[in-house]
Amino acid sequence: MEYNHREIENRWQEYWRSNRIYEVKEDSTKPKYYVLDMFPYPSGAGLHVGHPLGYIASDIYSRFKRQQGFNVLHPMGYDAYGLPAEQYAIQTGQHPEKTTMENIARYRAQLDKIGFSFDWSREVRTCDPGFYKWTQWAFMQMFNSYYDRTLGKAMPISHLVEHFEKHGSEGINPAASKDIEFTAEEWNSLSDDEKLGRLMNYRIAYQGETMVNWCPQLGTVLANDEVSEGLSVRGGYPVEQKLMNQWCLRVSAYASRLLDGLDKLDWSDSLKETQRNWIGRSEGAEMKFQVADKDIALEIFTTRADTVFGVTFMVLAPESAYVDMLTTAEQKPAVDAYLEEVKHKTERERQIEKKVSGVFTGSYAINPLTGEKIPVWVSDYVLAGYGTGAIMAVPAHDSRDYAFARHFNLPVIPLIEGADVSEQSFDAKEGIMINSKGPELDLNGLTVKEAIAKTKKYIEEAGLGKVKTNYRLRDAIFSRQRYWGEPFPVYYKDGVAHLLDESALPLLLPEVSSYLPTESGQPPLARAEGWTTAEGYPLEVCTMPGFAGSSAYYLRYMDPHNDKALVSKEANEYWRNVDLYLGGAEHATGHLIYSRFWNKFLYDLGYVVEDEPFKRLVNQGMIQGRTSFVYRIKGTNTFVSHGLRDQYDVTPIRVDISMVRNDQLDTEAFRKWRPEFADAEFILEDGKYICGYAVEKMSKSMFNVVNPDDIVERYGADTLRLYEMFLGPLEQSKPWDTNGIDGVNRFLKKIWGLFERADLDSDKEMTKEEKKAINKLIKKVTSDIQGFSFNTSIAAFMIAANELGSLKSDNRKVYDLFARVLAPFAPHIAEEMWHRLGHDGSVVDAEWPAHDESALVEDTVKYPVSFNGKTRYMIEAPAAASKEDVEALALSDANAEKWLAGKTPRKIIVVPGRIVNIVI
RNA sequence: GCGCACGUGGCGUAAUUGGUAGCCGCGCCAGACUUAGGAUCUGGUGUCUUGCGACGUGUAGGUUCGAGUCCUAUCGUGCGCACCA
Repeated sequence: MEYNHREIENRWQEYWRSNRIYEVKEDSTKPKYYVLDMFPYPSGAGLHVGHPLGYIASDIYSRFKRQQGFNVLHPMGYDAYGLPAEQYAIQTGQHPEKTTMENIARYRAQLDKIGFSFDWSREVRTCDPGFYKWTQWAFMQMFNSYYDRTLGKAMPISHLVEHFEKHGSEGINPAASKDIEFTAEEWNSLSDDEKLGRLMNYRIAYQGETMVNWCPQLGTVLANDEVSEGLSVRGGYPVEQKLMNQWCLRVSAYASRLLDGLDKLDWSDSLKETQRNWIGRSEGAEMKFQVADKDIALEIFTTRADTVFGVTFMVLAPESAYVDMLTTAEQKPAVDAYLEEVKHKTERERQIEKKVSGVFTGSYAINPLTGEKIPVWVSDYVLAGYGTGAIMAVPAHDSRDYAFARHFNLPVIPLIEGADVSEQSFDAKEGIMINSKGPELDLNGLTVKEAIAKTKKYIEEAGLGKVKTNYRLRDAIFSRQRYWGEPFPVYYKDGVAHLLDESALPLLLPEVSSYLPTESGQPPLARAEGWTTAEGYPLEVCTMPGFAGSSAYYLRYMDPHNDKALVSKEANEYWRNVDLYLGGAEHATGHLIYSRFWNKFLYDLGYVVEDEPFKRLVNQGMIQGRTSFVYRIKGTNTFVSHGLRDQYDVTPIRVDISMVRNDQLDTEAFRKWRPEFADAEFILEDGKYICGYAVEKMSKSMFNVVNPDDIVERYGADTLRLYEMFLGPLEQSKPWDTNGIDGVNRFLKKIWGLFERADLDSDKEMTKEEKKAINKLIKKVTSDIQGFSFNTSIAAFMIAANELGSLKSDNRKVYDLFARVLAPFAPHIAEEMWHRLGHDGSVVDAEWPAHDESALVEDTVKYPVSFNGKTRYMIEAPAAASKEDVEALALSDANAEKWLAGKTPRKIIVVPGRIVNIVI
């Protein structure tokens, strides 16, 4: 019978479902393995063929691990909160929950057709109250915690309060928004609300006036990773800087642990590098510059302590608190005008313009090493959010300072021997110091490296400053002025934020009359009726951002129905953390930082047992679209084939790829596609209309979306699975091209045909050739799966099928082994084979075979014989032959004389099993 | 500008990790069969050359008996970060 993918696949999918084959339980008798996919946001467009790529790879790996005897946790769920559903709600008035549920149903139907081994009994949805209860709970824990720098971990805020009551701020080192010093008496004399206000400075989830990325079009603030080049990642709208009171997470407190933790992880170098970049550790010094005639010291951060002798001015960020303190009466109008100008520029305008601008404050600072007076300026090239928001400018050795100095005619003092600073600054950290001698410190003649070390030491000893490490990583802004997200378990009493009682969780998302902000610009939740506590205190009207729900979902899968805890101790101790995490690299600086932070926080408080959530991470590449084009001759309704288009003046037009096969246009379908093409004429080449193509993002508007459902319908899920893997290395981005799918489909038909003709009742032994073919396959596939090289294992299957085909193998044992190793890749056909072979139970539990190395050993080995590295002829030697024997064989070959041409070899290299190279 | 990854047939790719470059598949060519298909099967297919053979992994060097693989320079592509002092 022919290979009927529809019948086989429907039948076994139903069997898996009704027998709950993929449900797993904690089982202490088996080693665990946790394979996780990044859960999808269920968009309205449904799945395209790129989405399942990672899921197929992880499914293969899970099935492989399960066959190897591991207890595999392989769950799936939905990241259900998100902007698109809300934008759709604004346009249509339809509740985002309704849209989301419909999309989820569609996703599920599409996923089911592909034959994944997900344990759907553990499904989570971030918008489900049973799930977001724990998101809210985690927020409460963060609110009630601070990060203790001395202990290097999060601690209950009560511990901090106790300390303040006894000793004030002395003797404790909490991560804080601002360093504040106070005594126990001062603390104890504060009112309750004042105390709460001060504690906000230390909480891990805190509320603060911070400069945020405000997106007017989206009506909400965005986190740094949601903004790229001054535009919102979603929608591409301009983003401006705005000072707002927002909830934040003190991610920055974890910067060093997030950085150091990377060393232990089995992630790709590029992804680790991206995270290192984002965290941005830099070691330098914080230094004080006394302001002349004022009782103020300017604090700055620098990594180039060696260049203090070259400081010719100081610069403050416009938002810096120093600006007000240092502006003199006569400079005030100019400074105010400048601040006003800067305020109206968006981040994007600042970046694009890159125009040098600034204003003098009227004050001078004193260089602590030279005693010289230097002017203090304000300019927007200095960032308020990094370091202290003030810098010492060394125009000779920093290109930004250089541009500023040239623009405003400030002096440039070179500090490095041979550095020519007449045209540009010399930024490299190398060379020998000059012009660097003061009354106390002499750096002349030292290398830059030595000078940095010596200066750091000196400023610490002289009390001018201290050695400090700064991070680029900022705290995450955690409020969104949006509807479709988790409500905060927070209410306000006299304007002060308080947590709800834990028993109030989950705090359900209320209904609103409209999803738009209120007339007064309040978020949509302000419209909700009765959005107060029982006592009538108003509840928080912001919601949490998208990353809130995705930060701990992997923990919830371990124990998804527990309503007493995020995850029980027992379940967490068994499953621990994710062994293999698969997803896109686009989450490198968002989700993958946030969830590491979130997990470390829960670890500090003892709620989870592992410090890092994802041990091994593999990024699957993006699948791009392959758009097909036809070429209309301008002013006509005639279309010219790709190869002939240069002879005409043409307009390329995108055509739906469903009408194109192997780049050949179905002209009839094209005529029917659009009324205006009904009477289209074609200029063909070789009787065909050939389309051009371009690689673009896969999207409806490009007419290049390929739906997995269509592939499954036509070729079957097993073919889709194999083909997605066959396309190329998993981690590589590549365009989807359905051309070529026939190859893998042919393989399945072929192996099916061979299997159907096999003698399944016989128990005869395999022949030597059969043994060799099947053991070669097992060996290759086993190592390929471990190395995530799925494309090469598909090739190995095809080779094996070709070999078994030419052997006309009908041996039952061969197909028994074949079905086992095919099972992770093409589970439906493997299941069918497995049952026809007479096995009970599912092929998911078929033991993974070990290969038999002895079957692969050859009697004789072929050696290429090279002369000076060029291969000239082949010899065949017994496998057991010694080097000398092989050498003798090579020289006694009939060809040897010709290539030696009478000369005596100078040297002969024999690599056993590989090559003979004769040097003459 | 900085960081990371990568350049191999007409195309997607492979190469036991320094040892016969081009496995497997698509496409293409030839043939077989046939109820003429978007089917199946067989053989061929890096370039040049009638052939012997020569050349060939972006380019130019280097190390080595031997380089797609290692080193140096250079060009090109993709991704990430980007006024982070």
